[in-house]
Amino acid sequence: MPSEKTVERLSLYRYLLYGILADGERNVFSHELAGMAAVSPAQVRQDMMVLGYSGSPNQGYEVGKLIASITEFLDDAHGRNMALVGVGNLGRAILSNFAGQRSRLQIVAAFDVDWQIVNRMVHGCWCYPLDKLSGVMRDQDITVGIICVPPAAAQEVADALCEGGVRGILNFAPYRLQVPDHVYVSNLNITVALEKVAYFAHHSPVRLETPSREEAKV
Amino acid sequence: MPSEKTVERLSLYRYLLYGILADGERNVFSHELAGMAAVSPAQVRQDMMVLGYSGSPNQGYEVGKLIASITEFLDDAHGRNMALVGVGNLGRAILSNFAGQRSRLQIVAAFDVDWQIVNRMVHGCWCYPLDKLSGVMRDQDITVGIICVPPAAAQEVADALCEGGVRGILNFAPYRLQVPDHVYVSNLNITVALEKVAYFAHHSPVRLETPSREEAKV
DNA sequence: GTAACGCTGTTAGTATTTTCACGAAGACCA
DNA sequence: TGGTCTTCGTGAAAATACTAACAGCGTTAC
Repeated sequence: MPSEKTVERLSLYRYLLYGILADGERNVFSHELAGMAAVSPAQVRQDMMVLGYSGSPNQGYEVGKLIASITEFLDDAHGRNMALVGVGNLGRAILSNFAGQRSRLQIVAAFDVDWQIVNRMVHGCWCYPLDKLSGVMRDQDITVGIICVPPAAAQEVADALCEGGVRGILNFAPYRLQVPDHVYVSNLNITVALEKVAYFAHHSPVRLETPSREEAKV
Repeated sequence: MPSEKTVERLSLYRYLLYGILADGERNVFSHELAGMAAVSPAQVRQDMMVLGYSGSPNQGYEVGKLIASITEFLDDAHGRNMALVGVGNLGRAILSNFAGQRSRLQIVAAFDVDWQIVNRMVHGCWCYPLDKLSGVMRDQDITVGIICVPPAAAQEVADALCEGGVRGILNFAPYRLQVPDHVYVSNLNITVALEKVAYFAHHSPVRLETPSREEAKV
């Protein structure tokens, strides 16, 4: 049972590993990965312990195998389908990021209330009217929702997602959703993130996250 | 010297407090604020310790005074100017979120390389060509940068921001920036956030962040 | 063949973050 | 006025996350 932070780092490692693979490298050491992810080598090795995979001394980790291990661990075998609700600027940004992405994790449907947006493709994803949400979710076996609507509409959307059988929600609206206990919610508040940066920019403390040495890749 | 998490929570508290104020409430208890922010009441009280302000027993905290205390603590007296680089979908989403916002923290300039976007207003913010970055930063006393460009361009933009005297950067590009030691960087990787949600949606662990009881506001 | 080196896996130790628990003080009621 | 009730402030305990240290092993050099 890994912690949230461990899962985040594994996801980041995998991303970095794809970059390494694209560069033609076949093996990587914990200190290299650590440099790219801005964590300590010991942290990397400890994170690897939750996977079944072991690297070899003096050779480090085999990039391809490691990617496979992380994928097996993070993703479910038959993939996960996600729905995005709220096709405004933020929603479109996310859709375009995920368009044509590898992976067992993909956005298979978008929803909005705006009739000018609805019933067409947006960045490779069909956009349905919001009132079709629950039905489409069941049809396409969607279990994860992304909320990109204004805060006033967020709870209503969350209710509909729960109605459709959602298991997890990534919520960008600055509103604390009320959902049944079995639904996992993660809130991502961009304003809070900005205020944090502004604070530490000027009260410059110990530096926590940044590499400073060791080249960073892709 | 508060931790990063403490600063994040203070920012969230302030946001919630504005909502409470708009509802006409003049006082609030730690357990109410805790319910809205999905943390424990003890956590709220402990966070308050870094501010100078004390609530009164049986009355709780005075909303207006508390907002003022947090603001004095988080924001600098004469405000902070920020620059946003990369006026794509994500950049526009952030600009529109901040447009017409209160506050001592505002985005005063946007930058892009696209000639179709440049030299006009976008969501209330003038968009300059990227090569004017350092100059405009100095003219407008900009100390915080937001990077919303593709990963391949992120380091180049970061270098320009540093050249312009930046103190803090919020980076949305999945790329670990190299910057001088005095520049604070926070990375926000949306794909990582999504993969985390997908993981815990299906490996449903202990529930960490959510209210479940206690009404949530705005 | 063997010694030395470098990196991994793992456990123990340290630091940080969160929760608990209790004393004190204002408000309300009789 | 005195008692009760609720809440805050705070220091100590618990839980969590991170770092450091070391044993084991493959590799390489001689």
